[in-house]
Amino acid sequence: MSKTIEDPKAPFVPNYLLYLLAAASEAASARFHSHVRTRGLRVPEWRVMACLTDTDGSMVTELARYAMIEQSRLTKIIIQMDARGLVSRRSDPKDGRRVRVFLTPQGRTLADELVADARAHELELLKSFQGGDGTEIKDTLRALIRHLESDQPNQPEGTASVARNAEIADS
Amino acid sequence: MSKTIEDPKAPFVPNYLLYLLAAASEAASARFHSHVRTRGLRVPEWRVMACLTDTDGSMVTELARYAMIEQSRLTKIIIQMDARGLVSRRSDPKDGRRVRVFLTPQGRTLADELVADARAHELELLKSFQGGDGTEIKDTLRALIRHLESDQPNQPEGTASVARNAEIADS
DNA sequence: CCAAGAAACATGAATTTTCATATAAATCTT
DNA sequence: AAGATTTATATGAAAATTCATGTTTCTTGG
Repeated sequence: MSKTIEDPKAPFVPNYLLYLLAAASEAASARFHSHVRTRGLRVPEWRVMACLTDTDGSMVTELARYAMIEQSRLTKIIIQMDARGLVSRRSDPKDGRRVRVFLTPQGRTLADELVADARAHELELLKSFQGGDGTEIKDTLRALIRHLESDQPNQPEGTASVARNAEIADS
Repeated sequence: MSKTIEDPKAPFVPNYLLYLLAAASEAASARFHSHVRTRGLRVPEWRVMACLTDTDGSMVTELARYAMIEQSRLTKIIIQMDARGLVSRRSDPKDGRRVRVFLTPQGRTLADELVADARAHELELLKSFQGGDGTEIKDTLRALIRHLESDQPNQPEGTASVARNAEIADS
């Protein structure tokens, strides 16, 4: 017992799940992101490239979800990458609203290289971390993501559910 | 056996550890971050407040590490928060280079509220996720962070140093 | 078919972030 | 104790991001 009692002396941040997740993500990515930058890409650009190796030719909105980048931001990033010759944008003949994004040959070469690097980095990391292939931590993370994306009454703005919810104070 | 062979058809991104970590962090934080914004704070400001509830009076550099915010960016955020009356900055009498950051009474009130909300949200999430108190996933994440911050070679710049919960060094 | 609405992207202004470097205050070195 | 170095923070300009909204192209009910 006494397990449910909060220790008033215990620091909040270092034991807070959302912090641990963010910190783990940051820490795990730092090295590889640095590598990505030496290859001349910013992180969001790398994300776009990686996603396109899976789903070349997807439309902007799909890509935005897949790469976790807000749509208008992605549009700007893609325009730059297009100008650099990494991707090409073609409007969908079936639906003129849609813009489909493809890796150029040059883009694919770089993307394939970086994905290979990413795989290698991941293997090393997992081996040195717990000696395995990461099945356990990956399963846990996937379960968490699935849980959050399904049942959590996720709502964009101002809806209650976070503890007692006072009126929307503005400061 | 055959476990080490890569399936050429399998998509890369959805099984990539760094993606799973980022996606889990995003998904887990979305709801609470939205709550934070309804209270008039941006996410980095909330991080600063939360950290200060643990280590009120820490210097900018320490706070930057603790909150995972790059120093010059944090300086600007803190200046804004100072102007809004959420924190106050005082130069350290023992070392004139240092600027120590404190919650104002108003800042503390808000910070305490939000930390309470964060705890409640975390409890709910963990309960609905796996019915426990999150010991397992938290331990895994802490282990990963510790692993990455210790032995991994090639440490990039600007990013967090999290696991170690430094006292306010006075060197 | 037409008007209304929805979906997919693009855009612009305001704000933030980044990156390199400036400034200032301690600490060393000899 | 002067000069050199390091540490801590601030700053400025360029670049990126956000947010709200505009434009264009489908979709759909009547």
